[in-house]
Formats: sequence, structure tokens, C-alpha cells
Amino acid sequence: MFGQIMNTKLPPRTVERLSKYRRLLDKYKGLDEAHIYSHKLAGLLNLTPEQVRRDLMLIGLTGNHRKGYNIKALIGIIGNTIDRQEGQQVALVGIGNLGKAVLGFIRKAETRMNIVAAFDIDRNKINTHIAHVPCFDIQEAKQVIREKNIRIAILTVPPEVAVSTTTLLLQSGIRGILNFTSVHLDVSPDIYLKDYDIITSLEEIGFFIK
Amino acid sequence: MFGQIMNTKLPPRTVERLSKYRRLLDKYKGLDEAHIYSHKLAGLLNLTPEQVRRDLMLIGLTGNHRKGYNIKALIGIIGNTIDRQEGQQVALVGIGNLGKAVLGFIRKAETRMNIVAAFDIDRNKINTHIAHVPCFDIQEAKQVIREKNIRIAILTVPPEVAVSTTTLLLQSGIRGILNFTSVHLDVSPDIYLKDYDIITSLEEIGFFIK
DNA sequence: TGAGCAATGTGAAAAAAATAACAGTTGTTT
DNA sequence: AAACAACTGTTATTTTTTTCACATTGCTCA
Repeated sequence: MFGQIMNTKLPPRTVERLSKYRRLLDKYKGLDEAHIYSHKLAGLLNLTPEQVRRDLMLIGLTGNHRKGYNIKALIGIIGNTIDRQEGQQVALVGIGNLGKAVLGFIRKAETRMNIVAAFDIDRNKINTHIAHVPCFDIQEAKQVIREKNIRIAILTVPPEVAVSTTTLLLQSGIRGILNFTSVHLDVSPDIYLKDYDIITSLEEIGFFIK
Repeated sequence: MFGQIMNTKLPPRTVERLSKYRRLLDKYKGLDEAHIYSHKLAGLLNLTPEQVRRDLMLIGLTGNHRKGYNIKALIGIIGNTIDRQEGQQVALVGIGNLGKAVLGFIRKAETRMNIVAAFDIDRNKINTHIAHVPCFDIQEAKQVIREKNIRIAILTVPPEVAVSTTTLLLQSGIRGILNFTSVHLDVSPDIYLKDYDIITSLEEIGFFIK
């Protein structure tokens, strides 16, 4: 309906920005105008208009030379590009403060990334629901991940068990990991790993403002 | 002692990696060998040896052509490069699940980024200590931030108040922000802002593994 | 209707970052 | 002590990402 899925490779930075365009515009949807200019969108996200136009060009979205880009079409095509049709299943591994916080975030956001299982070792959490997500014993991970067709894990376990947990996850078929532990995970190149390294980020900020 | 502070501009990616080298090597310190090869260090962090050598070159560290890089010297020079002598003061703003988790992380890590104050609106938290960090009413932010010479804030407040809180922080003299809210913050270019956008990261992972 | 303006779309240039290539060093071995 | 091996230091090349520049388009309004 909104143009075809582009299976040409997109630059990682573009994918990142596309996700942001959509989240921003989800709020605009319905309200206000039906269209938005590249410079408006750029301004809202501290980008340049050229960057925005190029990103949209790459996913085959064409705007109106006078009115800008149709917001619904934009949201639609971004969805066709970066989502799987049926959404993707995500597991949360480690239900501590951080895990709960992440759950809260994602529940509020409009996204097709569905957290469908959480894992922990705490008997008090296992077999309960947290924020509507069923909690399992990490022992059952392999089975649950297979059954629910989960490919992505958010890793919020204590650092001591980060490596062993990762090994288990990879054996269970996980293909992408969002790593909140400060532990470096050594994974093969076909696994998509994204590190959220708080200390490093802080030190980076520290360096650049001094 | 370990070579001079280089005040030439370093690429952001280099600064990021330097922080990681140090964290990794802090664990090696004392143990094992006194030296490490670029290819060993690269292997441990999934980088290329060339990248490592270039980074170290940029901070003026020179290795031994046969033995590699002296680990203590490496840690020392990275410190001289990216730390302030006296460390830097950081505030945690918003003491929810996420805030507490972040506190836990940083307390465990060896870093000169010191969290010296936390802010919230919850009467039950104000004037207590959490993980040895004193908690203040956000109303007092301006005063406390000035007094304690805080320049960096970790923003873990609910999205509804993200923008207003940021305004307050910037008025109080904060120069760098690590933003955990999914809200886009529009700050002037002289403020160093780093976004931890969980949804975007997840969608990016989703795209690249499909 | 047609001139003007304010967008878009995109090739080309520039900047930033990563990778390759290799000469130069240093310890080791015979 | 000469040949070797395995590193480092750095220049050159390639790749990736951003920015520039400008022709083209589509609405508006005189």
C-alpha cells in the first residue's frame, strides 16, 4: 500500500534515524498537518534537512515539492522498511531495577518490538507477570525462546553472569542482543550486538565538556 | 608522570574506545603480563589492531616493538587524556527503577565520574541516601548543582517532565546530559547530549537481524 | 496563466572513520 | 653477529557518512 519494501542495504545511521522519525511522527499523526517538511523534521531532531531527505530517498519515499512529506505515508513506509510484518519477539533477561525500567519504557512506546518473555532466577518472580509479561526461570530459556520464536534479547543481568547467560541465549537461537551490562561480550559477527555502556558514555561526556 | 595531556581534539569514537581499553585493562592490572599487544586488546574488544594502534598513537602512547604496550602506562595516559585531574561531579536526576539501576552500575565501576547528588520529587526519598548518594528535592537543584560544582546530569525522569527538568538543569549550569528518557531534548550545540534511546536501538537490532 | 518562491531529489564534494600496507624496530636464535 | 620473526608507527587507500549545491517541481497569487 505505501510503496514497496526496499531490501537494498541501508546504512545503520539511516535505520537509527528512521526509527526516530517514526516515533516523533506517531505523536503528530492525526493532529495538525498531514504533511511535514524536511527542515521541520530535521529541526525537531537536530539534524540537517539534507540528511532527512536523503534518508527518505533511500527508502523510496517521495515528498511533495510544495507540501513536504505525507506523514502517514512516511510512517507507513518506515514501518515497511524496518519492521517485520508480524513484529518481532523480544526477551528481557534479568528482572532487576534495570529490567523493570526497560519494561516500563517499552510498554509505553508504540513499537512492533514485543517483549513476550522475561527471565530471572528469583523464585518470587518466576511464574508471575510483570507489566503483563510472563516471567520464566532462566533454566527454561532455551525452550521458551524456541517456542515463542524470540530472536532478540535485552540483557540486564548482573555482570557476574553476563557471559554465561549470553552463551545460553546464543545457544537458544538469539540473534541480536541489547547489552546493558558493562561486560564485553565476545560474539560472532553474525550476531547483532549493541552495547549500552553507561560508564563509557559518561566518560565521553566528561571528556567533551571539559 | 605518564606523558603529557594531549589537548588536541580526539575523535569521539576514539574517546569511546579509550574508555573501554581502560576499563578492560583495569582488570588486567597487576595480573599476568605487564604488556599487551594491539592485536590482543583488539581481540578482546572486537576491534582491529590498527584501530587500537591508531587510538594509542593519537594520545601519544608509544609501545615497545617487541613487547607491545605497557599496561600501566596505557592506563595512566588514558587517564591523563580523558579524565579531569580531580574527577568530575555528576548528578542523577530521577530516582526510579532506572535511576537506582544506574547508581548501582556506577558504584561498582572504577571511574572518576562521581555521582555526588540525586534528585527527585518524592518526599520519601528526599534527604535520604541511596547507595551512599544524598538525595535532594529537585527544587533545590540549582543550588546543589552550583555548590557541588556538578556539570553532568544523568536524566532518568519520566518522559512527561523530561523537557522541563532539562531546562532547569541547563539553567543550573549543567553542560552534559546522558538522556535515558525517550524524549528528544533540544539543546544548544555547546551542551553535550548523549541519548540512550532504547526503542530505537531495539528497532535497529530488529532491522539488522531480519 | 505564468512568474515567483519555497520545497524536493540527487549528483558531487568534503569530512570522518576504518582498513590496508609496509617500512622500521627490537628481541631471539643460531 | 647476521638472519629472522613479530611486533609497532604511520602513510596511503578505501569506505562510510555528511554536507553542499543546484536543477526541478508544484503551489500560490497577481
